Amino acid sequence: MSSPAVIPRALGAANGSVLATRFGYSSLERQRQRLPVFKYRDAILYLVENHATTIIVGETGSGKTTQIPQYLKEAGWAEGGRVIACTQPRRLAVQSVASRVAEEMGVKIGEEVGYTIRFEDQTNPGFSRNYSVIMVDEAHERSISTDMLLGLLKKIQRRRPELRLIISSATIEAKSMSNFFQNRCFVGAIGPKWGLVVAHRIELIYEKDGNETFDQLLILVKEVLEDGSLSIGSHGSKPFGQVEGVVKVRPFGISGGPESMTLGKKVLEHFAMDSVPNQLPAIVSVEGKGYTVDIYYVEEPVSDYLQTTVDTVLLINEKESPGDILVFLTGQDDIDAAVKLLTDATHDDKKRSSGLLILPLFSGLSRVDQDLVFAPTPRGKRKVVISTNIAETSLTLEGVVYVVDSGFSKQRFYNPVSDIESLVVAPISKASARQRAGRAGRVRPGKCFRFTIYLAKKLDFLVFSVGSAVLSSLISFIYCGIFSGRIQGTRLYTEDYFLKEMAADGIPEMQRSNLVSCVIQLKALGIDNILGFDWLASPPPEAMVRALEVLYSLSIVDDDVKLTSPIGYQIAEVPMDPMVSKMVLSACDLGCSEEMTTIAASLSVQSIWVSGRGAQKASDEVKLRFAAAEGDHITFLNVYKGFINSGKSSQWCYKNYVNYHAMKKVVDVKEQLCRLLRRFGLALKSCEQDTQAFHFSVHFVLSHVDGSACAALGLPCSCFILRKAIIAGFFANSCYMEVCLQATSTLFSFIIEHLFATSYFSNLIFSCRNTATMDCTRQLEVLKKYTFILPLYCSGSSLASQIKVNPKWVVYHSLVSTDKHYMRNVIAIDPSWLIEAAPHFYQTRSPNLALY
DNA sequence: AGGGTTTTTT
Repeated sequence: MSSPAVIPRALGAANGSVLATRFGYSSLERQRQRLPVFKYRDAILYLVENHATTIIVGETGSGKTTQIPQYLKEAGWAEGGRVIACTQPRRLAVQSVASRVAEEMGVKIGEEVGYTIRFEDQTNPGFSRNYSVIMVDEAHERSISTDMLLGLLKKIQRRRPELRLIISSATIEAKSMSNFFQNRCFVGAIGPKWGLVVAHRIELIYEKDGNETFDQLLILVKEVLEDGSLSIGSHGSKPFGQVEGVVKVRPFGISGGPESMTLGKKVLEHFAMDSVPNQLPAIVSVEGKGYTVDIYYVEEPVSDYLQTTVDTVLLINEKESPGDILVFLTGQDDIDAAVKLLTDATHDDKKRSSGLLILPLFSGLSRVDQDLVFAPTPRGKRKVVISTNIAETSLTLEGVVYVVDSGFSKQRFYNPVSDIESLVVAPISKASARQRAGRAGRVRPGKCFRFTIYLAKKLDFLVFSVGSAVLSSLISFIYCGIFSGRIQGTRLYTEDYFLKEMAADGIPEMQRSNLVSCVIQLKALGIDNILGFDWLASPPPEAMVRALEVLYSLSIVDDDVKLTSPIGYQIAEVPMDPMVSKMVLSACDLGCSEEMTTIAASLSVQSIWVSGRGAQKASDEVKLRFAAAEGDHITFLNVYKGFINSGKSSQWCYKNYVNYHAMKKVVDVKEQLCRLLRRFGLALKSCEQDTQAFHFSVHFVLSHVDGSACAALGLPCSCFILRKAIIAGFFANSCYMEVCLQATSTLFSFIIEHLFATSYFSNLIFSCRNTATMDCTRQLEVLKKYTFILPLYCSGSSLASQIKVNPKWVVYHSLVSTDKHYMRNVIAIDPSWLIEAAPHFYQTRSPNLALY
């Protein structure tokens, strides 16, 4: 069972002529030859020919991404209907790499060179994915998808020895990457003394009596070759020792007796596998095209990093030759503050700040403002771009000569015990610092000014010795408690920190995230032993167990942890969070899929609103026109309807503080979802006519007034069916809104969280608003079977908190955890719906104060 | 009565 479908964004190149005859060919060809990677052409081809895996260590600008696929093609790897693939972590890169390669080859996109990204398959219609070489680019970024892909490819490689892998990675990781792909595959027959047989490519050790005959062993090997579901692991992965008592794996190198060696060799000969490539990965290093960047550190710790940033920018402007400045800070707050400080400085100190063009950059910025950043710097001006880590990899600015690096970024951490993801300001790794500095050397030699924060010793330990699951979950606690919000009053410092204390690499995303989607994807690929999957870096076992628990509670997996049919299999195919998918499928049952696909699509974009900063009041007022008393999900329906009625007008969006690009994506995602549902044979139905759905209110498009009026009656107004369908996916995110616990301190909330978390209470959430004090348990009628008290706050962006609806019970879509836990996208519910939707999760109980 | 989201992606 090979799984080409999981390989994202394939850049395929098929048969055909390589050379273009049109004018301009020779200059293109000369350009290609000037790229640093050209010198390594023959070496790379030789290594790929002879090694199963080749690791290319290359800095940016070496040309490896566009050139290597072409070299392979020229060497015949695309012949006989075979395909060379290159994967990229970002859509934009896929398109630009593909079009560059097509241009250089003189062909049209979609013919010999194609690409696939979501909503866009630019490959030949007859194209079959028979890969000869797969190049995984930017593997050092260690995104969840890359890590999964690498694990899967390793598995596939065992059964397809002719498949070649190329992994492009940054220096630091090359070694561990090489170890990972060192397929010490072996045939082994295990006797009472654990004697092993032979080397090479088939990894199989049977613990029988060790007296198998050649014929018996042949049968065993055949089974392994044919039965992909057999669990096989690498040495050191303990869980494998317990797999059904069939397959056991022991480290290679425990020597087998001479007879077993002979036996193994005979097996290999039988399968004629001697021409298989060397399993030891090859490593090539390719230099980049970047210019040198001198690094400067602060000598003494300083007290305010924003002020220091501003001072540094002014100093560069005063003393250094022309060239743009790129500043790395952590988030919009910091960036806004720094922009303001700098702007103030331009008024106060005209001399030092003359010619400065100060621009913020972060992903939430409107398209117009982002374009400003990419516009060429006017003559006599110096651009200062103050950015999040979006400028680290995702966007490239030309003309930057100076980089100012705060040494921090916001990073996601996940606590599998409380099931909460937090966004936390944390120190970056050396790899990131190097990447940031490199941004200064694209046009000419540059300079990088580094600031790094001083951490208390105790934290250093936790931060830098991550790896164990316990520590990584602890980190999210500690970070959240201490480094919340703006960093201020902290000390910045020195080279010593960079050299001695900064972590070499970041923590892979896999170890900092909720794994529900990842686990269901693996399940869908037939990988049942999730805990034993061969990861490049294993996620915390708690996170995997938690993911399985969530899938189980949603009836996506059954008692045997197998995907349920049809719902589990269907959900695995929906490209969304399983809780969202469950909600959509339930909507099909309940007859409101038309509306629910809109809601699901709206939830899948970052925000359908444009950030109203600067015009908060005005934008709030406008947004209220869409507000539904039932909650944010229903509000989305109103916005969507408005957008469609306007003819998908960007003007309409502008006037209503709605994000035009987000809405276009909503339309695309909705379309994709509907196609998928139709393929499942599920009907698209609207609940608009459903009388029960609109028991109290005639129409679901509620104006502000209607909503308030209903709320005044204490009635969540309508959309019962929709809300019940939402609950089918999100019942676990219920919350009782209570006025209690005066301004619960962050510290206090973490103590509570920690207390409950450590005693393995299931996640559960009860909430408060931070006003008057009151016994928060008194009114509880429904308790989750395991109760976990956690103060939650309604996000200010939630319209439910703006119109004066105060529902008792709500279900939220997600938590944003910064200094506090904020619920994003909330709907009002009736608690009895929870018991109805998830009797396995909730039970009715009389208030029991003794519990606390 | 009150306030936020680093970044990707199927």
